[in-house]
Amino acid sequence: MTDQRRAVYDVLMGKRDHPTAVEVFTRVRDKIPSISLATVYNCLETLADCGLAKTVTDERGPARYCPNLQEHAHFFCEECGKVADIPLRSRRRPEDVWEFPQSLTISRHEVSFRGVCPKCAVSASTKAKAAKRN
Amino acid sequence: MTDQRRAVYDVLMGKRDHPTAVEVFTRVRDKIPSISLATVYNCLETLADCGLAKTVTDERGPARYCPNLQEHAHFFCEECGKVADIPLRSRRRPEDVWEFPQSLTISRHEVSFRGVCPKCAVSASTKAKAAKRN
DNA sequence: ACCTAAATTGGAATTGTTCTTGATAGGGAT
DNA sequence: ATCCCTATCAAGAACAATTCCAATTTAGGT
Repeated sequence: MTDQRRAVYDVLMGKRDHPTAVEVFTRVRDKIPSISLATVYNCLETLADCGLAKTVTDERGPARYCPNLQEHAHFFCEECGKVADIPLRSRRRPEDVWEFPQSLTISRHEVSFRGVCPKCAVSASTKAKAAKRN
Repeated sequence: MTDQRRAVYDVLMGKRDHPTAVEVFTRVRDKIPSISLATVYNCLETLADCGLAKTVTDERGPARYCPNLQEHAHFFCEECGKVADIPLRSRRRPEDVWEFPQSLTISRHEVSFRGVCPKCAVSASTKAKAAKRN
């Protein structure tokens, strides 16, 4: 565990908003101004390998990183881009919903939902009303 | 509907193995040698927008395309890279398993499983036995 | 047949990530 | 404390996938 790795980990834990590697980079530079982007990528990969963080991919966008170790899915707001954790219901498994044929050995899964978050839904309807008035 | 779009669609339907854009490109050139990769990307996007195909993302790898319009998840074999469709159980919904807080409006979801397919599991155990004999 | 908007091409540009090389540092043995 | 060994780091180049751009071609309606 080096200074760089600790700083990256602290950044991830400090503001749990699923930052991209570049966002982590700009935040961690407050602590270690000399750190390089490549090192941030390395540290994030190392943390992911150790199981201290998860890599979250939003379609073709940049990878995001999440320190939530619980089993969970992700919600991506199509308006504001925010990412939220969606917890698994207790005693439920993906196998309850999807039918796995034969003897597939599942090692991990990634579940992503897309839609509009409550905040954006409100501002959208406000905008629609404003447009109607004009 | 142009020749190019039809050719891309035919390729997708012809061999339903979740090809990447480049794989579609090489296949479709048998029919239209002058087609460009940019056009293949355009056509695939158009088909996806029309709901005739789905875009499948395997982490950071190239996007893959799937003409299966049923609701389904995907399984990626970590050994051979093959992609398989995983059907939804009847009358089941992702909401049965994940707990959505508040009034999120879900417009779509993408579910990916990773692991080892039966074929690779067999060849792995064969290899292990062979190693043991030596 | 003509016209217009849309589609196609080929190449350049962009984005996000990984690789390479040389410098640096930490930890154990001496 | 010093030496050595290995792992890590920094900087920038390289890379892969995709998108953008400008110029040409085409499809489909009149």
